[in-house]
Amino acid sequence: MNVTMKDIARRVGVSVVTVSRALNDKPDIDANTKQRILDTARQLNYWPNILARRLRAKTTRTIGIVIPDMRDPVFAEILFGCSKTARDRGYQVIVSMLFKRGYDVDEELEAIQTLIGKRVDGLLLQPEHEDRRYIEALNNCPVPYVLMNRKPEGLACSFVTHDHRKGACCAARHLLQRGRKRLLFLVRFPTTSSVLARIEGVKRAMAEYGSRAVEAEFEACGDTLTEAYAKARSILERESRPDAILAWEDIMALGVCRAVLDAGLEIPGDVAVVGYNDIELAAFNSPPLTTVRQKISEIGEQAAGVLLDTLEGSTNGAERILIEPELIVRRTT
Amino acid sequence: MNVTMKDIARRVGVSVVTVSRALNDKPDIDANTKQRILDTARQLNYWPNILARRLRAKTTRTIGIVIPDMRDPVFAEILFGCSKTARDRGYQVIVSMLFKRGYDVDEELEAIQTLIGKRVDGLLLQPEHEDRRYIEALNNCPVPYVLMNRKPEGLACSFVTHDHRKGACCAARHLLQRGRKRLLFLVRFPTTSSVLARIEGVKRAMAEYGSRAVEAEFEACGDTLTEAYAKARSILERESRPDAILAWEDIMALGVCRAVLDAGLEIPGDVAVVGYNDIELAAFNSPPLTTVRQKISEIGEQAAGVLLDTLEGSTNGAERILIEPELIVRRTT
DNA sequence: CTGAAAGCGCTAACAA
DNA sequence: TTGTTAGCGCTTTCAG
Repeated sequence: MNVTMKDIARRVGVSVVTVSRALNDKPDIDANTKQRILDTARQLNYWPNILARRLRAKTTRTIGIVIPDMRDPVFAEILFGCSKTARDRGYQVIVSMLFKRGYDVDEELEAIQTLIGKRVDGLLLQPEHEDRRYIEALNNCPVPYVLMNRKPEGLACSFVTHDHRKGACCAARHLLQRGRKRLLFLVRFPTTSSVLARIEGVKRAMAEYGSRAVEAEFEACGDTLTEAYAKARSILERESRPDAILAWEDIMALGVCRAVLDAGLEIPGDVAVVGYNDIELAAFNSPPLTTVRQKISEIGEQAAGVLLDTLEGSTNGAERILIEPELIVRRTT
Repeated sequence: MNVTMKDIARRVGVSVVTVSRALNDKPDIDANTKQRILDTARQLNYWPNILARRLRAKTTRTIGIVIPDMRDPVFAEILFGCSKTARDRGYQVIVSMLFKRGYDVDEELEAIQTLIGKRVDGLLLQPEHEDRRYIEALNNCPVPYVLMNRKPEGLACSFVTHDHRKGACCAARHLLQRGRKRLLFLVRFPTTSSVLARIEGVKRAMAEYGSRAVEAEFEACGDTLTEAYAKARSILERESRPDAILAWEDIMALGVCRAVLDAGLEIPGDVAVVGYNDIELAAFNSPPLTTVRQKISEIGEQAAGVLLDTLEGSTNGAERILIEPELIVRRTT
């Protein structure tokens, strides 16, 4: 059914090895036979079997990527960044997407296992889980790996992530400097190390101001516009409402803004709003959204860079890279 | 370096075949030996080599997917839909992303070639190109394939796409019914069969109204908020401006809305605006956006369904599925 | 219940 | 310049 080198060899009247040499542009082959082989290959519509080739080779020049749900723009951007870098440096990528978002450690472990089974040279992971089982599984992973967008506790591996702690700290400090007293932070669910890092960042800013004078609350919220809107509406109806709301994500912040306006309140007069990511829409919102910019594609690019450097032996220690946030002050604060 | 079945066999004192039987849950094996094998496998940290396994098998239960740029939400959604369906039906997927968006046929052909080399059982394609070389290459593709989101001229293959023609026609007809006379349609670039289909749809609606009374123009525009905004601003400054603007995409429509407002005009009083896709933000816009809803994930799901049905022999003719649009009338028209 | 032999498609090492 | 031999890790077939 599928045409192989053997078929070409038979047709041309040479051995399989000669065919291999012709197809792979090896030296030591007569220009004439080579041409004949190439011609019949095309004629027969031959496609080399990459599986077989890789089975022989010690290295596959392929890296595996595990990513939760690429419909999330942040993940899509990370994926793009690392895939492109890998490709530019001559590696193929195999992407494994997770479907049961946020709950199934087994799915995540299975994805890793499958990738290893495909004999990837290394792994780029954007974990949704950071519990014991996951860490443990990683500990006897037979190939190098780099974590993206997460900074796990107690795992001495390479990672590249945005500095969530610093970003959230800047945002909170900015609000406090402008006289806000009661902050409310809408964090995403499920909780990951990036969530914890941002919470820590806010707390740090609070500490600088003395925790008696100011206060901060944290509430989990789904990461859609609709959910953020609903949540914000209910928060604003409470007897003592916050005078500043930080959202996990710009899209959520847009929902919050709308909720504030719909409640008959003013931005930033009554309630200040801060987003995160600086998506294109942030600047177009009315009022334009104050937010923290993170260079997402850089996470992927650098992670791929670290992994490939490791594979090529130009680095060996665990690289731990934090990418700097940037506060973009617009008109919601 | 990498532990194989041979290592386990040696350790337990059985043959490789027995190990294979144990690992694959085959019958005809002593429960006791099986357990010992399983234990040592775990102990040795064994990972089956999928490459080798597939090399033997006639089928890989894997499908290949080629998609332009998954940062585009539409593509991400399609990808999600087809990956999930494939997975649910017991197939693995290999995704190949394109980077040089819109221009490089070679990149697209190479992606297909690599996938075939990996011996995927079938292909799901979302082409950016529909020129002769591409069609030709597809014509001697050795595995079944289904096109997603495109409806190519003169290629008798299966495809699943949204009915762009009908969607655009509904939108245009709706505008004409409400008395609009001068439509302007901002289409995406590069041009694909879906672009052509929508243009055709608008023209058809125009024809129904008699082309003397009304007119329609078409202009290409980048698919970002910023580009759409800039384009709309310049359009509105022309001496004879349109009284309705259709955008390729909701995000672009949001930019158009903002441009209209910033120009001191009213929506829909002076200019009506229609988007496409019905993203979450559409309903939250002010004024809420009239748009055409397309069930994007269904494209992926159905495409995967058709392909797998073909692979499993339950269908053989070329399936040609058009997914129905739905006009969502809100307050911009 | 278990093992020996063969082969998937390809390439590296050696020999002619 | 070309071919022979061997083997990557696994599974299928058939014999014990």
